Amino acid sequence: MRLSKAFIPTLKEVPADAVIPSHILMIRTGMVRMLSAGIYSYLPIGYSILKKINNVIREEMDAIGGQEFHLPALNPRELWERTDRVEAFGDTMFHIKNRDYVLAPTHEEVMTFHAKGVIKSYKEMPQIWYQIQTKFRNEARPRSGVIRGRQFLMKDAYSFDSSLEGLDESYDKHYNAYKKIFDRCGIKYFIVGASSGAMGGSKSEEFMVKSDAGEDTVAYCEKCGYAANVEVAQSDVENIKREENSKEVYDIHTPDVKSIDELCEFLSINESQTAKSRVYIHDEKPVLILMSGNDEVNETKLEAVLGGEIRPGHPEELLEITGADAGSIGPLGFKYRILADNRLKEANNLFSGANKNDYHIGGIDMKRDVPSVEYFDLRSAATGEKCVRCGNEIEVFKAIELGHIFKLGTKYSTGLGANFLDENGADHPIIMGSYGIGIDRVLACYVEQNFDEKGIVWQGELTPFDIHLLALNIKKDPVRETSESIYQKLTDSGIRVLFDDRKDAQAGFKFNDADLMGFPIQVIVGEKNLKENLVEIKVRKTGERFKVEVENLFDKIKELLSDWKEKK
RNA sequence: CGGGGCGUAGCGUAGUCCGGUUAGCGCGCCUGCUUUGGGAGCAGGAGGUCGCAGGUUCGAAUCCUGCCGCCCCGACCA
Repeated sequence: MRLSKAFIPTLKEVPADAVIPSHILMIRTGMVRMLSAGIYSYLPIGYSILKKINNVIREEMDAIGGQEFHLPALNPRELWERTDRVEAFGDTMFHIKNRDYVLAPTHEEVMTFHAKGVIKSYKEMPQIWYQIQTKFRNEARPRSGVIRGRQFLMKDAYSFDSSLEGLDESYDKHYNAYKKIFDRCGIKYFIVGASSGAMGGSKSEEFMVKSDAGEDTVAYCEKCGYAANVEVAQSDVENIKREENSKEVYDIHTPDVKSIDELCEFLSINESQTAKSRVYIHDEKPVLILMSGNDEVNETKLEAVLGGEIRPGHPEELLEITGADAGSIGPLGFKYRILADNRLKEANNLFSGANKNDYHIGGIDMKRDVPSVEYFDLRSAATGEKCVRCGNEIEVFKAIELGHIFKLGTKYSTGLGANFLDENGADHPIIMGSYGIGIDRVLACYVEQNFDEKGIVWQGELTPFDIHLLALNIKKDPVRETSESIYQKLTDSGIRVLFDDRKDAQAGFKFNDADLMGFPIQVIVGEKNLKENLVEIKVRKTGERFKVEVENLFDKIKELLSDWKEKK
């Protein structure tokens, strides 16, 4: 491909709207342009990478017996009403105004519709059906470029089985295929067990990528692979140790002391000697939550314990309930249910609020003074704590969901009446799984993981070009002739070359564009080196440069490219 | 949907508080000459419904009202 003829509009300046690295770089390298919030056009270079991702996915899906479909995005609303998902999706689903159609945000309904009446016998299963197609979701707030859009590309697959064992097999096939897909795309990911939410069903796992642009927060152990959404993640933290002698409780005047940090400073004590109080309202009744020191209450865990929705108490409510403002609230004299985090089980000689403004209480013994307390795991795991599985340090960070696999069960087959006959001629709903990959996110995540201050660093299977050939001053005959013949030879032997043959671009301009686009090997043809019969090679990732004689260039490049293939 | 910010040429922006030249600058673009190993120099040039609509005023990018769009934080998210 000749850059003088290719439409790859690179930008020197950063567009004001883009904030995260992948978004900035995808715009600057001419991969995408925004049409409207959360709606992006792919330009040729971006689309060529999407096609590579799709090919990887197709190969791995076909390898597990997947059969590719192409379903309509325009769906009759009535179909979605049969599974109650018009209501479930609510405003997230786009509705067509002048006919009773919706734009499909996913395709369980349509796939099940086609399975019904076609798959009639247990003998016809398992089936794995998939497609790569545009999805529409009316996101309230699209963000992070292509990562959360109103229109996006998704590979969605559905499995149909006659038994739970069959579903397990189909699920495992996808699990392994997904690992191969993301490995081949050169993406570093990890797998998190997840709650299956509105999809219904029994088991699901998410394929996640660490990124500040992510929308989920997860705890992860590098050593053993333990990974969990922070909403449910556990960590091994030492319980507060019991001191030998329990003191009597006593009031302390603590003017203007609100936070645990202020309390520790005021009394010159350690955080571990304090208990923080939070009041939540559950089922219209107050509940006091006691946490050690600055540990944060994990509201998801708390909701699981209490069963039902909770909300933090308003300031006025707190005063009414406890007689004090937040910052002076504590367990002693609290008239309602009290829960405490497991870490406080044995604790004594604790400091906590006195339920009287500007006062705290010392010498609290959980066993003696708070007898009605119930203990649960209520804290959020944090970076640096010990992994519950292997004891190594865990890390808590944000992550992007790249793929999600579900054991659906029979929700959709029951809803749409997709049944089959078993060996005994008895009727059963088909047992389903569903499996998705966000294609745009694969691209964005690759970029998020592979860039430096100069631009993107391409390597591996998604790389659009192997060689970026730069003819520095192409108006000079030797430069033109040599670079043209190098281009011919490399291209003829199947190597993918982007040839910067622009006549009026300065050397620096070409260097910076090459670093920005970041293809693995740059071959630099310049007048000075040519006088000594040399051209320069620069390895984008390492910045390493060396000169080779023109005649040896081809072999050297072959060598570099095959080295990388072996390393993979 | 709640909070905050923004909207001026293809991109990045100044000017807006305090109304008053022909709306300024950088990049990019066009023409010519020079230059050519890290985003060139000189000369000339094109390009603007100042987001949209209404209002106030002798006069509006600037003030007022309404609407639209975009970004960030939060809520939501199969």
